[in-house]
Amino acid sequence: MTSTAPAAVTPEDLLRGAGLRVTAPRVAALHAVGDSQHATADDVLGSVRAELGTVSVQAVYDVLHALTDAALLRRIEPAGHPARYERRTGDNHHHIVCRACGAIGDVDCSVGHAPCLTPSADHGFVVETAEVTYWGLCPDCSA
Amino acid sequence: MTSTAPAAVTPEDLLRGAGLRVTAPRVAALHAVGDSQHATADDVLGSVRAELGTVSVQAVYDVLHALTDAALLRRIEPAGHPARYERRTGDNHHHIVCRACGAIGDVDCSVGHAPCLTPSADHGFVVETAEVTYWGLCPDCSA
DNA sequence: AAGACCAACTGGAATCATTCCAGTTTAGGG
DNA sequence: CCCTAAACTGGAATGATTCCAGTTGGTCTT
Repeated sequence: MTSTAPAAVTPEDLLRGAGLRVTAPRVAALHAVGDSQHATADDVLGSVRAELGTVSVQAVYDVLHALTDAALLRRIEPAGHPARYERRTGDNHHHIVCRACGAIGDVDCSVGHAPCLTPSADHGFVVETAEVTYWGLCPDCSA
Repeated sequence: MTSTAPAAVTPEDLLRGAGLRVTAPRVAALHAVGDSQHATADDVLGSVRAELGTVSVQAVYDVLHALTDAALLRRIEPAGHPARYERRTGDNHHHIVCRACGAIGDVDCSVGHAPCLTPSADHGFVVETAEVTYWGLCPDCSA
């Protein structure tokens, strides 16, 4: 045990790696989204304020946009619910949403690859991504 | 040619068949959604007013909800865009949305059945439906 | 054909998530 | 250490949709 134990990648490292300035609201937002999976902008606002004191609504939206653009966060927008953010990016996984309470769970692609990414008829559209959303009831709500 | 030529199913028939009252706004809304595929509530409001004169915003939303609940219409809610309505219901087809202009096209399920309907891990959720949305550029916007 | 009842419609105000704006602060390269 | 673009503040505005209380009008009953 000399100089092993590579420290976990910190929010600061992530920001710098993405060429973004390291600011308190951004670090706090990354913490917030990491802690509560699938947090809404409002959740993040709450967590960030709890950590830092006064932070404007706009700052949180700006931060979430910047981090989403930099691919440090992924935005999920289930129909009828406010947007949610998660730190699992890059792998194309999907989501299951509870019709009753809006709870969200991660779901790995059931087929694993191409099939659900290639529409049968594309009407001349250039297809970039495919997004799958499962709807149902979460364990709590189905009881 | 005696009594053949079964008249096309009219909006009035559809409404009665679903146990709904036949009213002018409802009939006009069914026409509107039939004419322009994937119409927004605002599009429908425009068409209905053009046909009937004064109709309240609320009436259109009420009508669209009633028709959606009765499965005479299907609601599509692409992230970042207002809801759209279509008359193709029952078959589980999907949609492709243009990132630039929001145009929507219909896409039949590429695999045809179960694969994309069965998540690999469901976290104890009771899965009811799977929804696939393709994102890309429409022919106009990719030019 | 007339009455009655409840679903449907009117119009206006409210909500919610998100964005726009103009001015101030601050991270971090020179 | 200073400067400038990038970030943040706070307040007003937006757009889609819903809530509310009161009125109208299909349709079922007689």
